[in-house]
Amino acid sequence: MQAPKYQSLKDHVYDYIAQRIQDQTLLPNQKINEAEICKKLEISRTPTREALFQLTSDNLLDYLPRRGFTVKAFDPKKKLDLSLIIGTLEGLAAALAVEHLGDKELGAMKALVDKMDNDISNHNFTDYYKDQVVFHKMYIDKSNNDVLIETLNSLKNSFIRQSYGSEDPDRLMRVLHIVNGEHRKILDLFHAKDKQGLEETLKYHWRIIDNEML
Amino acid sequence: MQAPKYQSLKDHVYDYIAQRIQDQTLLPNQKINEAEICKKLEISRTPTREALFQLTSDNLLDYLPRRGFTVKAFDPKKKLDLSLIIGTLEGLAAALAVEHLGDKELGAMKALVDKMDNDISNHNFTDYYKDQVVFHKMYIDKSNNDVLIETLNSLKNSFIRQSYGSEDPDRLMRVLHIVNGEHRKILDLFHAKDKQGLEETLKYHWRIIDNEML
DNA sequence: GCGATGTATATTGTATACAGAATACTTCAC
DNA sequence: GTGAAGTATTCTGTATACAATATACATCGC
Repeated sequence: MQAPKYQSLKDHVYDYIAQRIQDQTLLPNQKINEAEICKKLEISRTPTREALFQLTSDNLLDYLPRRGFTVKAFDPKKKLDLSLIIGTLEGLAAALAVEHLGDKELGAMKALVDKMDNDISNHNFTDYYKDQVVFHKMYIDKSNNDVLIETLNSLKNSFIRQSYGSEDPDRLMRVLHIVNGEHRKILDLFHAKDKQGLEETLKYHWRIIDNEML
Repeated sequence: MQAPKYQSLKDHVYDYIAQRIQDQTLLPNQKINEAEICKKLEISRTPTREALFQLTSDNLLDYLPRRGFTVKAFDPKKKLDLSLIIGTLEGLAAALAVEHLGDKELGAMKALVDKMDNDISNHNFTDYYKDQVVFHKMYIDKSNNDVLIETLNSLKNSFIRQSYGSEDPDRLMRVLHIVNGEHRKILDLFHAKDKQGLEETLKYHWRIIDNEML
């Protein structure tokens, strides 16, 4: 056995599959071949299956008894459904966070929005993506509701899989500038402590995910 | 091996543990003993561990690498946090359902509210509990958002564990009558197609769960 | 008695074996 | 050639074995 890069082989498999789904090596509805994974990672079936079942619980795979695992398909309707749930919970998180956000956090968020504008203009979509995650995490973490933090995390994970850039980059640029405009608006609403405005704005902020991004 | 009451042994273990958590045989923070379960159910460790990992993903257990599984503790703060999330998503479900609820469903809901009043007065809390589940399921199922249906299901499962009745039944009766009053109000709001009213009412409808029920 | 050290025991993580079910592949009748 | 029937192969579910780690227990010095 080699150096223990991972705490457990199960986690190794988990990350490996999740990665493969994200980078489209594994396509929706495709069947998972246990033996293949075992051979690739040079491990046995036990940790592999444990990871597979966990991925199923986390909504990345489907499982049919006696016929194995397949990559979960996320059709447009499901993405839209999910974006509405995420948006609603983001709205809740924001409303809760209003009381706990200080100048420090608001300043950091402002810096992020500015940086994201640059990212987008420079077609630096990978950086944009990361910054955007941090931006939202900023206030979610201040919601003082651990269950909410965890729930949002899990929901977002379940469909963060398609990377952008597959389409026309100029079109993507225009769309993301609009999205970042919303980020700016969200920041203003935080300054104004406008809970209802935040809920309304965030509820539909994620609809874009459906086609353009992630 | 005996008659296959369960499709797989893994599912058997899953249900067994979930049950034991609900009926308080397994208490919060208590350590899970793999070997004990295996012996009790006369099966091997492989399906047992698979179930254990799944229960962890489903938030019923905690897992620490190299030191096993424990029953997840749900302190009052976490329950309150969760009730707010459930309430918010119930509000979303209700708002979405408004357009799809016909006289048939509204009639059935009315019947349920009346029946629940009887259940409560007769200290028939088990029936009340079941009816209440159906009442809420009624409109959730009409939200036309499968992801939401599944998410709510999973969130509710994660803390439906303590049964009521441990306290003074007369106090419980009074509290549940108030809760059922809210059910009646919710029904009125559906008739009025008042989405905002539904969202507001449902958001805090579940706070009671914290102490009194479930 | 109290804490440190070493040893025994139990528990966890992983590999492997094997039976039964599902799937793929042949063969054959028509 | 097409479809049914039977056989071979692969894959899934479960049991078991074993090494590595963690925990419990006992011993010893102070």
